[in-house]
Amino acid sequence: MSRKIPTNVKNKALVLKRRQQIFEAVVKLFSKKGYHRTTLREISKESGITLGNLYDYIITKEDTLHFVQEKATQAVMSAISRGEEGNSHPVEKLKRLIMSELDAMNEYQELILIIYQESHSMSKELLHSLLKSERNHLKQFERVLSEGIKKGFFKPTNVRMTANMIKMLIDTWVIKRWDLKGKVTLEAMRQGILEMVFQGILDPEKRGIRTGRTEDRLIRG
Amino acid sequence: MSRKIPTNVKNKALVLKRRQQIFEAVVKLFSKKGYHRTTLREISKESGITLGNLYDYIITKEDTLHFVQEKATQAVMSAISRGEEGNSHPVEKLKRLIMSELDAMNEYQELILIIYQESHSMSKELLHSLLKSERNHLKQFERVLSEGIKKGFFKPTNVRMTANMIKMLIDTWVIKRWDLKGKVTLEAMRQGILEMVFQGILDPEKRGIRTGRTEDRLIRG
Amino acid sequence: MSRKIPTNVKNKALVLKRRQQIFEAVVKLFSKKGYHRTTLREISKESGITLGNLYDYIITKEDTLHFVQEKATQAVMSAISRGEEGNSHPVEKLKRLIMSELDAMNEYQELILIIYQESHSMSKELLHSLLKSERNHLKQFERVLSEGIKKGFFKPTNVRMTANMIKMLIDTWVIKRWDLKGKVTLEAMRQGILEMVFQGILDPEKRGIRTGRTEDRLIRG
Amino acid sequence: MSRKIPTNVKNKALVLKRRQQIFEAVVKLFSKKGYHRTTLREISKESGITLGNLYDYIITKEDTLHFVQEKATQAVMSAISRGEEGNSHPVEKLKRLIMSELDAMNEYQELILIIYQESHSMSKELLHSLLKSERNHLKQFERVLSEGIKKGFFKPTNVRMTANMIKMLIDTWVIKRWDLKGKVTLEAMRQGILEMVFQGILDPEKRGIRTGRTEDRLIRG
DNA sequence: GATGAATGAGCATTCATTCAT
DNA sequence: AATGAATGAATGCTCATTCAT
Repeated sequence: MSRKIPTNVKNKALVLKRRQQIFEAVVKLFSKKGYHRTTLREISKESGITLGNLYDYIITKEDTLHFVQEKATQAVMSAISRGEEGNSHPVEKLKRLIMSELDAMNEYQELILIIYQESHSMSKELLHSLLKSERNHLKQFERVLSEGIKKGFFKPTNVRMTANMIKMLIDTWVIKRWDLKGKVTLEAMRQGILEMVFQGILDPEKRGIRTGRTEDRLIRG
Repeated sequence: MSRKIPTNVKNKALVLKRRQQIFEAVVKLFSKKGYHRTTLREISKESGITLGNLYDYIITKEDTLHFVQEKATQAVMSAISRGEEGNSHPVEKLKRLIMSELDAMNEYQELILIIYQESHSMSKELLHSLLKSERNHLKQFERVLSEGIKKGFFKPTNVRMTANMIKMLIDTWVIKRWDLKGKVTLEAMRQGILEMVFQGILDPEKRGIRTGRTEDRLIRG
Repeated sequence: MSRKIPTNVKNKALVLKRRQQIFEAVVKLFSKKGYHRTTLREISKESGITLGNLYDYIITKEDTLHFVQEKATQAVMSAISRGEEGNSHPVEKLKRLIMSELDAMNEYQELILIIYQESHSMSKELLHSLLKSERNHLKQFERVLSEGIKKGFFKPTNVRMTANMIKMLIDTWVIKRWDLKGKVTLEAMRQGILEMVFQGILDPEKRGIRTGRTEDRLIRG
Repeated sequence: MSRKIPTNVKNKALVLKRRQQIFEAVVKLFSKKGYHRTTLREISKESGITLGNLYDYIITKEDTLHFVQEKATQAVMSAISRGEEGNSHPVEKLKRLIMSELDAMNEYQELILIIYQESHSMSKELLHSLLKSERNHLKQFERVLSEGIKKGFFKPTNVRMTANMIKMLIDTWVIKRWDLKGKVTLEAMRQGILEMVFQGILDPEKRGIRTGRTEDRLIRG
């Protein structure tokens, strides 16, 4: 899926280990100061790998961003496949997808945030690979949505748009962390997303009364 | 609301004009290459203001980001106040708020995107002022939501969370532009957001049948 | 004596007035921050003359140093001529010279200090004119010394060297101001210099005893 | 005594070597053009150390001045301690002090001159450390003077003032170099200072005749 | 494989000087 | 004569990258 960064180091295990060190250092530093304001000297110090040695495992500074994107992709992908296990009901399927995605988001907050903020620090190639992975990701949602629509559980909508909206609702947990921290629990967020997605915010009692109601007219714009 | 950047230039009109030039150049450049990769020489060239002269209107490079944040804040603020005009029904109010916000987003896409991506390029001060403005912004939504809940139109929820979610749905239009461009119209997006917010994605026919349905149980988690 | 700085301004009186303003501003600023760290903008502000207008009275920044040097020269020159008034006894003459020089030093401390410290900020030409003036100055001392030696009042010495030494003793008051301030009065300094120059530091009682004394031998080295 | 300038270079010997190179380059350049007019690019070229590499050995341009001040201090300090060797007679002691100081001055002319001229280019900290070292230095003289006065060899005077005057006489050799070069030898200067300090300039024959003489009255002021 | 010193292009910022009004 | 905005070369400093050991 993603370009392999070449190295002259023969010992494969060592390469993995060092790159893991770099990855961890980089997540910490990028979270704090962003990509551009982080120095390779700082990465060297934080990772415990000498400046020169660092360059045995990367070719260019951008490769460190690549590591981040790679891990983020992996993480989310695996989360999704977890949420996918053969489940025939579309509502249940979507619900699972949302929940496991939110869990992944929660676990990899820092990575996600970095990806969000540094996308324009990426080379065309890296950005392209990021977007491709994102697209793949959204397809999961689209598949479930399409199925649900076909089976008549979901309203017919533009699935691409809806998938993106659902994804954004999940991302809220990370993107708006600064505003939600201490005010909303993960559990509440989960519930909130599910309710918004499946029912909207209107009170069911009022919504029950079907014809000629103000809000129905209002919503249709 | 935001710190005034000092200048030695006496002619107030000129200051405004030049800063507008700088602002426009900067939006263009930051959109393309991001803040850090944009040079003051480039800003100079793009704005048509000599390098030295530039510094009669800014103190430091970061001031250009300040201009962006300031305009973005202004734009959204005015959009909101437009959407606020005395309207007694909460549903209608929220709908208007969402619509005018989306319009503002659409109009100032580039600015919003820059703000999203460069927040960690900002100094503590500037970031603080950004977040304060954002919080203010969310309060508008919270007010309407609270009112709607009190009057029984909306389900009781954590309004801070819900406000953030709604805001994120609106931001979808800008953040996911890369994926939606050419596939979804602004009108469709508007409709999509309103439906999601007020009704969720479930098909009304199915939802109508109230008790014991799978999806109802599913949603409640 | 010194190169005239050209100006396009016709009104002679105005030129003098403005240059006086510049001079005063410059002395204040150079004393505090030195020549190089003083900006023309600062000179403009301090003198109350607009930046552009400043350049109607100077050609280049260095001209401001020229003003300082000019005034310093004038000041010391006039002091000297005051001390010179027809006085036949060399000892008395030298004493007067020293005293009036010290008074001038005291009065124009700031100027002298600036000249001392900024000599290497001067162009070859300006430095040359400074040194010429200094040389002239020393000649005054040398004349008196030579006369005193010829008449047998002073020991025969290299008058150039001795003149320089006496000048340095006088400069002590300015150069070592930071160490003497509050500890030594001008009157004490005056006395100290005269005693050093005419008698040295040895105790007269001991010195009185002429032959075979330790210190006599010691001094001859 | 003086703040250590930090470096990331591990090899201590290399640090010393490179700083010595920088020091030598800087002395040469500052002597010619002064601190402010000397560029880091020039220092780089003169020292043979690349611009970037230079910054592995200094933090800021001012550090180069620090090197100069440090060396000057060291030089003079060691000169003094040389001149101090257990010697009981105050006259002899002072004489030695003067002589070794003059030798040090002579050896480190350039340094001393730079220090004299660039004191106002120094940061508050560096200037403070310079003055502290100067003060220490003067104390040497003051100690000897006090002892000599107590033992009755020297006239009672304000020792701080006298120490400063003697120091200035020694500095003459460096400060007035431009006027003395080729006219006065170091040996003559040495002799001249000693005579001035211990005997003054009056002719001993005349001075011998004690009471009621013109010059005696004149000197007393 | 690892070390850490060296390289040099690149950047933000300053400031003496000019010039249209 | 005066004003003050404009100019742009120059400077201190940073940092990704290389390479000898």
